[in-house]
Amino acid sequence: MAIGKKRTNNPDGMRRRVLDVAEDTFQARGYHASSLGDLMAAAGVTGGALHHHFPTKKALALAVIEERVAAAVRETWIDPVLAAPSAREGVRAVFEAVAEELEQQGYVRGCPLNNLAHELSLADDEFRLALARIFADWRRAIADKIRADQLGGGESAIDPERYAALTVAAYSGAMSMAKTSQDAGVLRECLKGVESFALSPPQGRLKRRRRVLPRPKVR
Amino acid sequence: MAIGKKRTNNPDGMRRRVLDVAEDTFQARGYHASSLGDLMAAAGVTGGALHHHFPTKKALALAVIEERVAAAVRETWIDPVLAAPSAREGVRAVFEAVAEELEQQGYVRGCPLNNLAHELSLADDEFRLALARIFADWRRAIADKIRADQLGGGESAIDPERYAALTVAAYSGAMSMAKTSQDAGVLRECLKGVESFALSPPQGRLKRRRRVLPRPKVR
DNA sequence: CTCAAAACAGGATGATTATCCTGTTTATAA
DNA sequence: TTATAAACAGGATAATCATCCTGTTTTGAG
Repeated sequence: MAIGKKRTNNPDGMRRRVLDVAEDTFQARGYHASSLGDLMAAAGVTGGALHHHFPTKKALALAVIEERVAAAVRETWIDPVLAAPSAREGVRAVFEAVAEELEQQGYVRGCPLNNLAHELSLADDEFRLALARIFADWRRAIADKIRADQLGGGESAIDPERYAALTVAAYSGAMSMAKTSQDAGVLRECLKGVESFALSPPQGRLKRRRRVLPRPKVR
Repeated sequence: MAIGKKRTNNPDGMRRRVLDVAEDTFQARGYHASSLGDLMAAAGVTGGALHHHFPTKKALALAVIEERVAAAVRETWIDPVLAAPSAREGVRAVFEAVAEELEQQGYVRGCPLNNLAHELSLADDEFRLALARIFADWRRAIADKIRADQLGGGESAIDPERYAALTVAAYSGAMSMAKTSQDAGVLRECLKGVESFALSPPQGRLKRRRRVLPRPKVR
């Protein structure tokens, strides 16, 4: 350390700075491709400080998952959907907001939850369970919102769990493709698909009705 | 080498054995977590032989992507869907076949394409483009099949590209959740969602109808 | 048969990396 | 003030890893 320099302990701030950098780097390069040396340099943190707050790389990643990834899903998905007038409108708003944000920033880094889920789910059961919990909370929030809409009379009798599962899956898969093609357009495409599901009448009626409809002429 | 032992050159077989092991290990542990030493031991191949066929680890992964992952998507998705009586029936058959296979083997390793796409898309543009091509072929096959169904009069006027995008996204996302929860049930749930999309009326009519609906009362 | 290239063997190497360890400084409770 | 633990510094270390290199064996063309 430079002579004459004073030091001020700031454990919370230092922990936060490390998590900031780790969240960002794990998202951009993945867990295994991010070295602690890189993180230390980017965060301006020494090895001693890093090791003090996070004794192992796994502990750091676990903190990123439980504190940052979970919060990201909450902030971009759960809270907006719960605050929306309806589940359908909330889902549409999130899809469109994310698509627009990605198009403005010009590149797609993917969904932080899915990125880490793919890399770490099979590597370690603690990772897997922490990630699975976030998926479950995400789906439960959407299903709960659908149920609330149905109680209010504003939603058809679709299966809430099914709608939630399809929505999360469609978003996750669309982000996967968007990341691979570096094009957020597929998000909008998949949103339209999910919306048509949300608006379709319940399964039993649908099947019966379809029999009666005349075959559409195409081309 | 042991004295008196003869050696038989078998370049194709050795290349295939390396690719077999690499495909399997990359799928189970990912690219960065798989060391060439592990691969060499598992394949029973020396460093010299490995380096002769694949000068770098990246070259090996590229071969896995272009030869094995592309073939896996073709065999489990493209060919069955194209061979099915209709796109919808083909999609349903694939979802159910995969779900059943996963339930029988008792664990979920995820979709090889999505696994590598998440880990490698941002790492290297060559990786990314090779993976994007596979996604594109996958979607195109489904869209083409829908168009064929429509020409035959057996499919409603849904947008083929939209149906393909939603199907691939729903499958990819469902596999992501199945892998994280180690439970293939979500695949069946998402299949039902996609099926109801396939049966819903075309988008234009839908949108117009929506305007007329009264706003749902929430809380 | 000859010989050049392909196929393979196996160790060397340098770079990277996560973890640990020994100190030093700062804060806090008594 | 003093003692004790927390907070931080910074280098050591041992293991790992991808690549490279030198040498040997096999193969096939001419």
